[in-house]
Amino acid sequence: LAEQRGGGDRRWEIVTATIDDVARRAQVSVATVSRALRGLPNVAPSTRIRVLEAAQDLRYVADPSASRLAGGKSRTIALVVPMLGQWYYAKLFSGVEAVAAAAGYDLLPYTTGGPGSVTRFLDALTPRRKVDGALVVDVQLSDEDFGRLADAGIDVVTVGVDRWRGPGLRIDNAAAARLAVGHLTGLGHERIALIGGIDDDPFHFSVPVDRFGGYRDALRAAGLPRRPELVVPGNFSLEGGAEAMNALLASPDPPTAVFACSDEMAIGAMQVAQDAGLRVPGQLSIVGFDDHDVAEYVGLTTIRQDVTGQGERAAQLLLAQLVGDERTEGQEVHPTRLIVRRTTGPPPGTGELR
Amino acid sequence: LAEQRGGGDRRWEIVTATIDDVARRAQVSVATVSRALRGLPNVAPSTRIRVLEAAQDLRYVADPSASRLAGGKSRTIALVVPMLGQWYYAKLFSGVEAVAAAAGYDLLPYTTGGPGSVTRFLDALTPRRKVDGALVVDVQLSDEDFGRLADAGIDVVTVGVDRWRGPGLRIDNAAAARLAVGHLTGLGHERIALIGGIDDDPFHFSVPVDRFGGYRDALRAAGLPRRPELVVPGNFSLEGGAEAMNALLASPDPPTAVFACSDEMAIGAMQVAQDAGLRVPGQLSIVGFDDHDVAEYVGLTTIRQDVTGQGERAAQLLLAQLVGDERTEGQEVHPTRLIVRRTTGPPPGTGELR
DNA sequence: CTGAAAGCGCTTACAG
DNA sequence: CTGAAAGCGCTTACAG
Repeated sequence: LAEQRGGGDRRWEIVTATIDDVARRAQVSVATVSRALRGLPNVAPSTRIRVLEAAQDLRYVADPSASRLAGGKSRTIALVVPMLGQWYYAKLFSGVEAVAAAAGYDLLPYTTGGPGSVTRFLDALTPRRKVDGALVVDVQLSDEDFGRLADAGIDVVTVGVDRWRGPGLRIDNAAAARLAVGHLTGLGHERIALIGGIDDDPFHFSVPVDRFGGYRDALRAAGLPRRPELVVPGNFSLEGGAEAMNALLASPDPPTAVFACSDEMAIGAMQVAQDAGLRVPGQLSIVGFDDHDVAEYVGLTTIRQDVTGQGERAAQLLLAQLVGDERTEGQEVHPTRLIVRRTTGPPPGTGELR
Repeated sequence: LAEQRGGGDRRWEIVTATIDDVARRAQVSVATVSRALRGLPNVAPSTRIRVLEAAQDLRYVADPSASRLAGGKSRTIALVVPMLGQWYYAKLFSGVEAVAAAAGYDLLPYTTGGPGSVTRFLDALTPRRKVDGALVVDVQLSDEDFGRLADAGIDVVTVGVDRWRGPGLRIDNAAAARLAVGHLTGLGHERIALIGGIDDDPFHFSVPVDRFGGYRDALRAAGLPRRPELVVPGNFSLEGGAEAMNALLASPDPPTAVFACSDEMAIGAMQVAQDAGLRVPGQLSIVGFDDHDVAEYVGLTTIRQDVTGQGERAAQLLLAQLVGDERTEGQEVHPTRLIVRRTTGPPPGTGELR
């Protein structure tokens, strides 16, 4: 059905049916074809059927560029993340992609990369309304940034963004951290380290800040003093976790337990501890965060969150606004819970008498 | 500089400069603006400078939909993968994204999901030439499929696709598997299991087939008999690896070594083995494949490949075709190498006398 | 319920 | 080296 035109010495090109072809075959105007195919009202049922059949016969697919240029809708959403390739973002991405694809929306990933490039992404997206909506993940936009998106008519849903009253979802990082550290204080630990944020964080993540808050609260609730030397950055990577653990072990009075703000950091830390001859959890307890796929297989006690599910839900929220024009204001708080495995136990010397 | 128009009771919309605005400001025609801005020849240097300045003053950005409709180029490439969210694809993705973004290209991810949806993706991409090029990863397209893409004028670069003579890259899976299994036979193992492919594989991955071939060759080279009961599927997941190991341990005569076709399967298998009370590598040796981020931290002996680097390179190959019109025919074979860590040793009873 | 026509913002022969 | 004009394939008031 795809005829070929040209036939000179150059590469042949497939000619796809245009809206004109469909109109001719269905014996109506292009305006009617456009209305019928997009399910708009004011089309006689019999006409609609004729158009639908003609379109199917010709395998007609509307040219997205032409639609966008004429109508302003691109059926594309942007996924704005600080980086790709990390476990968390990969999982979130796959959830978003599945929902977007099912709804017939294209997905445009944007990596903000560094601090300056938030502006770069806004410049790329805003002026031409390349996308109908944007899913902003862990990127702390200013009010002005959100304003630019709104002015451009781009709907926004956030994941993990504080100080934004618009639609979105996040977890209660402080509460989750309290849970993790409370588990350790409950076991009797008194010297509990935090492997957390990023020194000189270019992204202004709120995640490490909030988890630090929970850590601090849990110590206070247990009546424990806070020791600044036990709080070290870990960059949310395996390497960072390993380095952090090395630093902690080098201190004059090392911790008996560690709360790492991601499972990747926890695994890095655990490895270093074991290499140093420490038994886990006999001599050192470790709690992670995320419930990474491998957490179960290394027996890591951790805080579980459903990242893929969050991605799916966020995409649904955005699509609801785009398609149904439903405005869901406010932030959903998704659940987290403590999964106790084999890396936590009472501190050494407590008499492991059972 | 972005004026606002409208001002009724509805949402205000930002008005961005169009090519007409730039033309007026630079006192030339829109045709000249178009040529000057895209770096085409036949523009007087002084004119070009005037146009460039005018565009900058107005923060002009060409509307991609209009460009695409008029010119046929979309400055977008598709990344076609079987799935997202796995370590391998996430890493590859981040490599591709970095290069594409740097070149000013948008990236459109397509998940083929199941067998039928290869057609679905072609239907979505082909008729309207939504993308200029496609990076096809691990998806075994038929000659007809490749033909459709070529007819639509879409340049293709593959990663991990056999039986395709066009441009692309892959690793030598058979050789890598021989290396891994040869390491085990060299240590004296005679009962070596393979945790590999997928039963009833919907994607027709060539990866597991090729790695199985290498396994078989290595056994033969060592003069060892092949035992079908030691070859089990693992689905390339942690869970699959764990199940496979359970099955192997339940057999009457379990292996003394395992070659798993991915690190994720290897880690799942290792966990099951340790839970069953087996010492690794004392009683069971394990080799993985990929050099996953966590491999180093669980001490896994494995085959290393540079996945992010492959993604970057593949994107460069595709962009070279798109931008410079350089046709790189043929497949690059990227290197792999054996990384020996702490999960492999001589088989039990060999006298670990060193 | 339907159609003719204008217009979205570019690119590309074609003339000059 | 530059410009006037046609055209890419749609959507959307506006009439009827």
